[in-house]
Amino acid sequence: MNRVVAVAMSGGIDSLVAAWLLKRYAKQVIALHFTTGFETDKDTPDAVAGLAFRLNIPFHPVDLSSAFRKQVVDPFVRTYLSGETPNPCMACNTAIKFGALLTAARELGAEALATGHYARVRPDARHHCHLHKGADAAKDQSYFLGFLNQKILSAAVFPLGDMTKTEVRHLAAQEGLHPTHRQESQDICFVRNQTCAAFVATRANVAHGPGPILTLDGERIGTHPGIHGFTVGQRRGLNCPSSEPYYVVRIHPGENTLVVGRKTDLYADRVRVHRLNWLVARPDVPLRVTTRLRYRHQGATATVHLTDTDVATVRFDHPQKAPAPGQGAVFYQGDKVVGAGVITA
RNA sequence: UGGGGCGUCGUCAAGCGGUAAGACACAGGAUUUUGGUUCCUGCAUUCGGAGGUUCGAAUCCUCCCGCCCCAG
Repeated sequence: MNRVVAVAMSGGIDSLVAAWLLKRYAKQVIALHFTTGFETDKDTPDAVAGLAFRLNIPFHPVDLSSAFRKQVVDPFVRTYLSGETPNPCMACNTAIKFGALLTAARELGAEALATGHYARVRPDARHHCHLHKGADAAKDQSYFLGFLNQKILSAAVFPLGDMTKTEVRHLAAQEGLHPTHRQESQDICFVRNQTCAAFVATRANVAHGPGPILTLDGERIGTHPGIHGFTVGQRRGLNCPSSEPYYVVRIHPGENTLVVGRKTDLYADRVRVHRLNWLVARPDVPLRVTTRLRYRHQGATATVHLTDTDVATVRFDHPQKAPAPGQGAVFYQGDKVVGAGVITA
């Protein structure tokens, strides 16, 4: 690879190993570390700078707090308040990492941006770039990249795509690569030590208070503390004792109401999606795909029927449990990501 | 206060003289580069209260308290 490549370094083991690997085949490597304004550990930039120094690559901190707040955090709060369930990691990948950060990388002279994602980019005969699952099935993160496009992918590099997590750990140990002691994985990075609901509540302009919990028959069986603390398919927190557990089936923000049902009420044979994104040519006929409805969903065979420019109905071969509005539905054909949309109902 | 019934964990509920099941809820943990799901663990030294019978009572007896139903 004869390109100048910037690498997004968080301080974690994955991006550290990615940077190390990149040094072996890129023309030149530049380390970038972006901050969101929600960091717990304010020393991280310096620590990451230290890692870059040891790798002997130039380091640039990038403050993306404004963009992060506007494009990730605020939409996250808004989505919860509207009764849907956001996926901030997907928003971050498109708007921040392969958005603002990629722009910053280019301004520094880089032609591509590398990250520690477990995913692969492969060009076809016409040099169009395609997104594929990472080699490590247990770690594959292509789902989170479903809203990227071919143009962006042509500037994306995933050095860990062919590796397993175990291999990454071994390599790090072997080469003496020590990440800044941060935990392997947290929950949502900006929520930190509070619950999601608490985070949303403190950042919400309009407070959502308690409201009724109704069964599918319309019977009121309880009171919820605020719809932003719930998502379709959720069981915990309802506080409605019964012979068997209740799950959230629907959320009505207008009425500030939660509708609950039994586990069997969670299954849907189709789902509607909007904000469609295609990583291949937009199909003009119903498309057979395997759809992931959430990260770590094994995928369900389905047919995508386009109903409008960026709207479609996804019909599953077999009913799927608890598709949640706001979550991404990512379409695969084999290992290749062909498209994605946001679940609406 | 005539007659009948019932009071066991936050909720529902087993138990019927042999030393308190279970489900739901809740809490904590595990898993997880989103939320949710899932999994694991914990959760009544005590059975409305007070006495009594018994080697032994939530289980039998007495009284009291509370609730429900039928009569009035």
